[in-house]
Amino acid sequence: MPELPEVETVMRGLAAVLEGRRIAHAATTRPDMRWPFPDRLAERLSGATVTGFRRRGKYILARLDTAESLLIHLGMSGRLVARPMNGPPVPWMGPTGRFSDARGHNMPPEAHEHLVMETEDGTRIGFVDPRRFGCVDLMPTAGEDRHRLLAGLGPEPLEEDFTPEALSAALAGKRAPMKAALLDQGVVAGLGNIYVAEALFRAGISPKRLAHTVPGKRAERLVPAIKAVLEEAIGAGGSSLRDYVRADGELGRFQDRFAVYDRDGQPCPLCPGLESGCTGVKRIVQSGRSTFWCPRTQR
DNA sequence: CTCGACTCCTGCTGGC
DNA sequence: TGCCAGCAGGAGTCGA
Repeated sequence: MPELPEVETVMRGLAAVLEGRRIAHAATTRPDMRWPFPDRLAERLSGATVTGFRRRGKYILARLDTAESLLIHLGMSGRLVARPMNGPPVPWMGPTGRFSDARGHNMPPEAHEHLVMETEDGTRIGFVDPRRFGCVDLMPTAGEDRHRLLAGLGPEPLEEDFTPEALSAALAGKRAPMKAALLDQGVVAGLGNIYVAEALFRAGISPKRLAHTVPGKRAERLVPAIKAVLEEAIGAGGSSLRDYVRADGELGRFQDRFAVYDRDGQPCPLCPGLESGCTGVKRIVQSGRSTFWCPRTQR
């Protein structure tokens, strides 16, 4: 599910309830998600104070005062759910919300809630992930970027060093279609199926175009398109389709502004309309995943 | 090396 | 109404 804008939004919500707070109690409800949890995960989190947050691609990093960092990836269906442990129910808790007792214990997890953290000041944070494609790890803060899951990531698309020249260099010689190239987290970190489609549309580049033909002029259109769509989506709180909700329970709104994603058969915003002979947005399958694009404006 | 197919897992939707 | 195939925002691994 979540791509860079959703992960950024989740991280900000998490920071609001966790930064500067001490984790009084943590617990797991199973031994693994995508991979086994790190040894003694709950014990290593319990008692730690969260000192800061960072996002790298689609990964959230929470720094702890124990010199370790907590790594979180939401996979396809992961959610982080924050709610007060005591006090009156609030609307965004959802129908499955349960309160803990004053000590934060004896609180049944909701379905697929694999990791629970409770802060000293009374917030319960649950990592819920039905499909379990997400993961959690702990690592020394000093070596964050050398972690096996982070070491191969490409540039951050919203940083200054993500330039047309940098993207051109990463695409040079690649025979893969652009759709696949931009999904490759080693080319640029954080794009997924939605924002690849939206960025290629904005740049007027076909998802079928081979990557090695993009360096140069097309890369000069594509880089600003990627930055713009990601910034707009972050500003809208991300896209809420199925599982994704912000940590505060609000829905993202960017799904209302998709130009092509999940709009098969509808006229694209640049075309005059289906009745004028325009083909409209097409859905094709590339490497097993849906691609949405406008064959008239994307070349 | 690079690329595409396959795989992990659960839940929802749409067509019959 | 009920059932089931197909599809879903990710990405590591494997074989060609």
